[in-house]
Amino acid sequence: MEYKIKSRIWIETENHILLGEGRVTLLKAIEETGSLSKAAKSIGMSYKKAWSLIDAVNRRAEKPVTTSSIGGKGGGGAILTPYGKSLVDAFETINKNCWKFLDEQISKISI
Amino acid sequence: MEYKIKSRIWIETENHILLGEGRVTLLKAIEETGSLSKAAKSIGMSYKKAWSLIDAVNRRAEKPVTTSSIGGKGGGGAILTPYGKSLVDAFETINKNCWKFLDEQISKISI
DNA sequence: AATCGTTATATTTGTACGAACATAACGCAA
DNA sequence: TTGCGTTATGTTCGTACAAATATAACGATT
Repeated sequence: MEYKIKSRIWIETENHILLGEGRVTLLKAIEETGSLSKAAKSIGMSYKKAWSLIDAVNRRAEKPVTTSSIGGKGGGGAILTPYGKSLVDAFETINKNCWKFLDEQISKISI
Repeated sequence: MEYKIKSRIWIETENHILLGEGRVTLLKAIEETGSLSKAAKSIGMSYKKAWSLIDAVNRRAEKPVTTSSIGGKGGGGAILTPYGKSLVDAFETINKNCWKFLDEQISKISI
């Protein structure tokens, strides 16, 4: 019985995905780097894909999840809003709880 | 707060997927129809894809999940083994429990 | 005004995956 | 022995999605 159980969770609104694992790791990278391009590079994602993901998240969310500025000192940047942080936190706690729950389930049922 | 949380689970063995939602619906269709080609058609899947999925499942599982016969009355067929049934049952109960758990989680945390 | 690093966006190129098609083998039934 | 419906497998073709490339706009700093 070396069977393992895995899961992925995501948050939807109006039948469209708002937040999944990939978007969350991107948002966390933005928080750490203060820049969308640096965040994308740090997680091995193309800038274009990162930008379109963030664009989709901000369109779907009730409030902005990131804010960005163009030009100026350092060329500009992007930061995670407090609302974005709360979303990321909620996602991660629920995700960890889900993993723990599933481990309990698989140990309960023997196959 | 019209945010919904969704999930997909799957069973792995040795870092390879053994069973996910698609494979489980295919296995259930085999149980109902007694034939791989009929099962594939009933769920709108090509025979080749269905066959390769079932092949992968049987290679990875500890014991055979389906058995098949070629030729004879009706041309042959495929059936779900008792072990296959137990795997399907385990997957579905854990999956339902996971959904319920996540609904509780999202109602607990307000975002 | 020239430079720099960034956001923002369009366009082209590549590729992985499924769809579609083709065919062999099999064993019962007529 | 011919036909049938199935399992089993290979091969070709499309297409959606990611990767790569290109370019404009922006604003502080020098």
